[in-house]
Amino acid sequence: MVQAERSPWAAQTARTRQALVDAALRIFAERGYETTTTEEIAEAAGVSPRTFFRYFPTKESVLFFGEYEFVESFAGVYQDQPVGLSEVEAVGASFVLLAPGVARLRKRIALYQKAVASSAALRGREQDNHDAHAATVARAIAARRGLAIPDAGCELLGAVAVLVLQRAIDAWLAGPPRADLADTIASEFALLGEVVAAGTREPDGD
Amino acid sequence: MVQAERSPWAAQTARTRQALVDAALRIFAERGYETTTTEEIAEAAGVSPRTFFRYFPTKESVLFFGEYEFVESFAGVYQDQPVGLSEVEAVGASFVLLAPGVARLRKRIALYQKAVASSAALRGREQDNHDAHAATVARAIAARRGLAIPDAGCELLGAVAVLVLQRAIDAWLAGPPRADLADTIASEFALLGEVVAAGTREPDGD
DNA sequence: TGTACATCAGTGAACGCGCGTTCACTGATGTAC
DNA sequence: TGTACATCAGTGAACGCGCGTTCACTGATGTAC
Repeated sequence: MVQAERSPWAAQTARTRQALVDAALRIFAERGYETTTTEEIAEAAGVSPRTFFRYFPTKESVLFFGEYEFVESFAGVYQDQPVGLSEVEAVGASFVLLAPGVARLRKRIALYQKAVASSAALRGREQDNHDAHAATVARAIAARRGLAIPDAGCELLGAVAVLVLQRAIDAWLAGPPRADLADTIASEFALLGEVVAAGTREPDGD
Repeated sequence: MVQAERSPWAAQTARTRQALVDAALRIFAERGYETTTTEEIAEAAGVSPRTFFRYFPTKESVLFFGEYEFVESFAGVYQDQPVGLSEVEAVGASFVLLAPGVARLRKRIALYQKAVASSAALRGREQDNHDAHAATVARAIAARRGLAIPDAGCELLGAVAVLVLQRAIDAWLAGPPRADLADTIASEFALLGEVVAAGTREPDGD
């Protein structure tokens, strides 16, 4: 897991691991996760079937390797939002600021989502990730409020925000390649305000 | 699938099928889905291992058998909501009205949720159910608006509403056995209004 | 500069396990007459 | 009332498949001296 370029063999292991990850992501997205065997991945990566399990303990683990610092950096961005913004506005604005970092990985994320979509087991794992992200957002909201631990409102908003973000990413991936993720996120959050707030204030039918 | 009491053997097959479903639900909830074999279920139901696959094509299918007419009846209830209510209020009110039907199944739903929670594959399937429910809600909202097909706003609200409902059910299951599901749903929807509408101002610019 | 040794990536073969299938059967319960 | 036959639930045995493990090995690359 570590051996960061320290060992003379580090370069070779990194190359092999990357070859396995790349092959897996590509083939999973192409032909589906369940219908792809670890043997096919190994072959595509140019190693023996046995070697796959030398690098990854399970078939799944090859897919959840690396990336995704998005929500990890969320807390810092969120704390810097202007006090004038409501919580939901501040969350949306934070996501918008973090969008470029995600947008750079468009191709890879597209493959990842396609792979995940092909398997119920992976969709379950992905849901776990979303739950973890929701918890991160909830903690940040609680901190900005001055709470030690998130209350029910923080958690609900965290869950809703991550849902909206995921819908925005899906829409962005489904759209033209040069579409702007930040715009998509902003409009999805605006839509949330419309459909949920429409009752608490009087709709002026715009 | 049907053979509703028509054949002389119907009673026996219904009994065996029910025994398998009951045993599976109980053991999955107790010991976890992945760590329970179809052979153990068959044994607990008093039949041979082979017989399990006579009734269910896969291990999963024994769990997703029957129940869940909740969101199916949603459309009718939703159309009857007073016009004065906003869409999100009307959805919440509809869920509240449907709550008693769910509350009657508390024990069974508790087992089901516990079983689902024990496996990523099942969580993925359950997510599919939620997506289907969200689509149902979205269609009902579109119909009330006079739209032929749901637009983005209907779909977002459908997804958010089902998320809120699921959170309410989880909270209800985690609480005391005699807690009122309708109350839990109502307060969760009220909370949604608070956290999303808080600080919502009229659009001054873009 | 060469020789002995150490370390590590990669491999082969065999196996355990549980889901799900296939084939052929048993025996109980029904129906025809 | 009894006999022949039909239907169907349940079963046993064997197998295919793919994930993941275990054991023992090869060969390349590095280090000690």
